[in-house]
Amino acid sequence: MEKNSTYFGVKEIARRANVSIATVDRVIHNRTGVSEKTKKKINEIIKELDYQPNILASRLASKNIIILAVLIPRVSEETDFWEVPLRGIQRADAEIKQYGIQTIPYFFDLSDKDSFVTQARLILERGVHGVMLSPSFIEQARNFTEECQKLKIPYVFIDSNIPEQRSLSYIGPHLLKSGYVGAKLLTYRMKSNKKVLVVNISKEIENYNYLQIEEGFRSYFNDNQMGNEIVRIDIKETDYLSVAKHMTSVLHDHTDIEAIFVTNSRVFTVATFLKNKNKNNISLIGYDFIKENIQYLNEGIIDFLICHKPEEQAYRAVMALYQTLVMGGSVDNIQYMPIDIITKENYEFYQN
Amino acid sequence: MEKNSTYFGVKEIARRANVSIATVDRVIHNRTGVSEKTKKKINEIIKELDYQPNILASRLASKNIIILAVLIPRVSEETDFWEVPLRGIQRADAEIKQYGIQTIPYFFDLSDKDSFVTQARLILERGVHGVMLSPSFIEQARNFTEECQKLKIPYVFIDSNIPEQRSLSYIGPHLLKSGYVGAKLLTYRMKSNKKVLVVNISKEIENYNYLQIEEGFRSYFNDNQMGNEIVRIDIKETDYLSVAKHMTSVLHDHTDIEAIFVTNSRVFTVATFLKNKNKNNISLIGYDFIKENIQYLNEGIIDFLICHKPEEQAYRAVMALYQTLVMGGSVDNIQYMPIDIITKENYEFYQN
DNA sequence: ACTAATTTCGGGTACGTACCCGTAAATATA
DNA sequence: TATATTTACGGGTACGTACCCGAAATTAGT
Repeated sequence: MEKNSTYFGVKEIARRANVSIATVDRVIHNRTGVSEKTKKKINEIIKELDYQPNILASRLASKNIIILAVLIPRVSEETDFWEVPLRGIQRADAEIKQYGIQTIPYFFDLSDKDSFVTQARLILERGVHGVMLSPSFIEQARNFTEECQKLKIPYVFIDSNIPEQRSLSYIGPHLLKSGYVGAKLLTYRMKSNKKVLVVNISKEIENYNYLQIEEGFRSYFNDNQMGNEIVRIDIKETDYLSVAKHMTSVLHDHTDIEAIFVTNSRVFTVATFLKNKNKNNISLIGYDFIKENIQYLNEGIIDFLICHKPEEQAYRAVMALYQTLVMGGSVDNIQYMPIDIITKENYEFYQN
Repeated sequence: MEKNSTYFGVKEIARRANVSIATVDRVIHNRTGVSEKTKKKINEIIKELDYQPNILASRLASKNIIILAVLIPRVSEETDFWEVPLRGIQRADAEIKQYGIQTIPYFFDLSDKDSFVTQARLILERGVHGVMLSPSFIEQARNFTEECQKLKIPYVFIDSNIPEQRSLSYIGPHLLKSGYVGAKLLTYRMKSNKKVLVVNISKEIENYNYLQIEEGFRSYFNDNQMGNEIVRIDIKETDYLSVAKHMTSVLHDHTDIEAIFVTNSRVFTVATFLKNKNKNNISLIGYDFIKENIQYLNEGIIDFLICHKPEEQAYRAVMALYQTLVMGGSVDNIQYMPIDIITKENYEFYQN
């Protein structure tokens, strides 16, 4: 069957306005070389006809390649977590490349602030149409996004937010609520009101994410007037030996800890420790659907994983830029990701 | 920046084969009117250049509107569950309509097999390029999909599968595993080895879905050698009074039931009953993220909801047909949906 | 050998937009 | 008033494909 015969495009607007399609094109794209009178007339007709541009024709005709920069941590031997958002970026790229959009990744080292600054500068020098970034270093990310603001380059945050920056969107978890959920999950496994241990394993100590998650975790205990004492340790060296040393020490000092909550994806190093020490009576909860964690989940060492769909975050972030730059569509300023609960029984169908 | 200068399209193939673009077009689309010799030569060049059609140009040029039929239950006063997949269909339609694809819904009455048969016949009479359907009536669905097979119309199942039919894809839950997860969740709430009640609420008794879910539920108890007795009731009238009557009777006969598992989205009627009778000591688990269930989850009457993203199922089903009919891409034959665990703490971010 | 029918193939247009180059009209300057 | 410059606008092509209509070549029948 034939196409919709009530579609009105540039030609019809030109016909009704008694101008050429080139003139209409200039108005649509806010180019110069049109008198105010003519512009007004064309805009009225655009509104009246509710003109919807044909994106196929538009992108086919356009010689302009749209560049999106992606600024995320490099996959390292510490954790392969960032492989997952990279897959989301690749999936989005496969979908939108046909529209003449190119996504270029810029990787920084999570333990090197300067690498973030360097990559950010490369992006600004290159000149891009949009940016998606994980603001792992808040101060440096703020500086960079202020620069983007000046250049009118839209940017999207994933993984964590900087609320006071005027991003196009934040696509990531509500970290407080995530910690809250972690606490609730712990209650399913606890049999008494013994101590609970919160573990932060990160070289970056005052990390915004972990602080938020822990705050949410603690507020659950407060809200529900639970008498458990919450012990907290920060482990600045992320290698196994260091984690084992700290864990041995804290479990020696607090023999009545019956549950452990790790605030990030490094829960697998604590799992390794508990397995090595045959501590089967301690419940363990942590974050992220990466293969080390899945293995311990399956073995029953980790009871729950909490996941925020990092692949989907990155995919949606790229698509949000596409939506605003190509489709001219609006985008929600905050898209909180679901707080997914993964167990031994349901993990095999989980999709990041 | 300029477009990729190494792209080879129909024109270059025509140039190299010493034929016109019309001849190349006939080969690409397997139309008649090309000699075998010429066809062979063109296909060799297509292979050599690894020709990737430009979908923008292709769909812009094509006058052919692709019709996708969607055959799902009508939203009824019994349950508004099917509003959710409808949103997924609408979301997919918004994305692909610009490619000249039209999705047309055909609704049937879940309590009337003949309405399914009628709508199926309308689809066949109309002539369509692809079908997405919920095979709620297995025999009738089988007859319909065999007809589609004969006419080489690809079809995709959502919500449940008919494995022996050669569908393009099944996009839905692994029902056995879903029941299994339900059983495990129940163990988080149970304090003893008392009785467990499984409730089926449906006019359609031998429903494939419920049977599979219950089988999975029971197999968890078997696998873990749990001594709980499992009581089962089928409630054929779905109105509240009927459910209340059955529940009153079964709880009277088995005063030591401490947990209830409802195999579909009608868990809210059991929740209403428990609330009305002030039975706070009984744990309750059921299915689907619909507003009645969310309300009881928030009140703590329902402990967990298990959800299979029905909106996403429908969205992916339509996109699978698009992928195969327009993009010529391959599609996984089975895409199991995640088995999502929803609690009072994480429900507010859940996305169907 | 001639005519009719069929097959193979090509020319050209359409799809809807982006945008380059050129022209006419308006404005500024000498 | 004449000339130079600037502004407003239009003609036409490109993007890459789908496909309609017509011509030439081939094949079949008398």
